[in-house]
Amino acid sequence: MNIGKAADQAGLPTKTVRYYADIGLVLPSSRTQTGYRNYDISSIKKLIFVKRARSFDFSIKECRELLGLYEEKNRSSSDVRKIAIHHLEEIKRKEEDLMKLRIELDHLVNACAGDDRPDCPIIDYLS
Amino acid sequence: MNIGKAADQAGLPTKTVRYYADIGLVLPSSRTQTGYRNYDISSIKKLIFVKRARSFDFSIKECRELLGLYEEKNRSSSDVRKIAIHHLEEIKRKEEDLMKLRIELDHLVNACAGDDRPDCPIIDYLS
DNA sequence: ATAATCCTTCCATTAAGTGGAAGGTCAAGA
DNA sequence: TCTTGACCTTCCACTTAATGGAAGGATTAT
Repeated sequence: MNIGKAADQAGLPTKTVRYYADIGLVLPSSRTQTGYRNYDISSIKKLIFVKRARSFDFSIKECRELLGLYEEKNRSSSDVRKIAIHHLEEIKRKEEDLMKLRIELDHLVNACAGDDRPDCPIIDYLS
Repeated sequence: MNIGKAADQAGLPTKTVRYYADIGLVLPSSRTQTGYRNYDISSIKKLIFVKRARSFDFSIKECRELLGLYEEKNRSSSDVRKIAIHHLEEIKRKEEDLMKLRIELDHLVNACAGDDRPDCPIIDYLS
């Protein structure tokens, strides 16, 4: 299967599939004599796997690790769980940071009249 | 004041202050004959302003706009509020995305035994 | 005088792609 | 058979907001 078709199957932009090949994350199963990338079912499954993992905000590095475990049929689930937990902690941290930010910014926005006058608690707070 | 001292006053790395000068966000008030950047009190206040705005996750572009309003003494507070609200919406969106992600990933992690066996709901879900 | 600590500019790197240019390939229709 | 259009290829640049480092000039302290 050509890259465009494979990308469609995986639901990824062609550019991204080519990028994943470039960085060695998901290689095409072969190349034609003229250099076209070939994707077989197994490689398309890997593309889909990576797409899902990325949608969970796993980094490319983490995707690489997960993909390794995905392919390693005698993995231990604890190895997978370790990566997921680490990522989960990261997400929780970001979420808390955003919440604090949101609350503080919300206060400022509410305190600001938002009229024609120059007085502005938002600017004051940042000054 | 030299850049290092100014950076200390603002609580920013020297590199960052130089970067802000490069992109024209906060210019030094002058230069010495030998090319050293000079920062006066007004420019240091701008650095501090940008630092605070950045800590609210305002982008450099937004910082530029806010800084413009900060300097414009006959601004209307509604202009400031507009930027802040837009940013707030963005933060809320990110926060919600992270929450959904966190909940879903939490489920997966809880469903995973995390032992020596290869069976793994996390991998299964991503496959 | 010299060493240490500034400062300067310029280039590379980070994450994860995306956009575009220049050019090769392939399948279908006239 | 020729051509047209839709593929595909590689390579380079750009995005965000800095950060790291090299090479070399300026200033300050001993």
